[in-house]
Amino acid sequence: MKIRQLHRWDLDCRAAAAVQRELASRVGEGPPLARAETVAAADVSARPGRAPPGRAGRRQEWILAAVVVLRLADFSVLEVRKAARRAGWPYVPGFLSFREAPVALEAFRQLRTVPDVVLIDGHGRAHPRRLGIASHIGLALQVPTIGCAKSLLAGEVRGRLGPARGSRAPLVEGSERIGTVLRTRAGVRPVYVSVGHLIDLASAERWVLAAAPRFRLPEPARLAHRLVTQFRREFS
DNA sequence: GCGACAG
DNA sequence: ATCTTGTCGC
Repeated sequence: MKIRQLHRWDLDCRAAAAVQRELASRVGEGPPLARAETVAAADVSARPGRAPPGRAGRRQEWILAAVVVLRLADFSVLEVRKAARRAGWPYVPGFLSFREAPVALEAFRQLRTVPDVVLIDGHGRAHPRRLGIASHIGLALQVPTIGCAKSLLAGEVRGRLGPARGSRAPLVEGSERIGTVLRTRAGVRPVYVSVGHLIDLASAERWVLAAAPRFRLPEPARLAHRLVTQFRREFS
């Protein structure tokens, strides 16, 4: 699929934050996503890499990505793509996309199937500057994109979350609604859902729940995670 | 200054 | 996230 070149990626934190604020103003909530046949999910993993001879201290870290497209009706696999790149950024909270998005987008670029909706492991709007990796990737893909994170980065949960699968509570920052805390499975920690791009929050919640019928994390995300882990172990 | 901090 | 064995529990 086609990838929009939004900007250069080799920026310092200050410039990156400016880019995030600018891009956040371009994120669209979009209309309710009533129908979706296919979902894509991406996962990224890092491989430390061996120290090069004669150069103490400097090693080449690799960032690996796997993207999978599934049919929502039966979770059958339609396509799998992988990519690897040298790390350009360390992990810095609030700047995850500058580390992981370039590799993920390279894997998305290889897709021949354009998914109806994309699931990203991380936040979208629920970000200090309202541009988490899900929004960043969504802007580059121009496809409805959902952020589904395993822990909180910004904001706070308003009220209490019920114990049943499907229970939800607002994720807010001040008076601003930035996401939803969603329990996808009873007796298990919830996930944090937020708008990535071109989708509304209610639809995002709906599709995350639909994609996670049995386990805490959506099936596409689980599969992408296994694939990238296997890829990393094979990678030299 | 202190605490928090996606993956 | 990653380094890592077994173990408790459904």
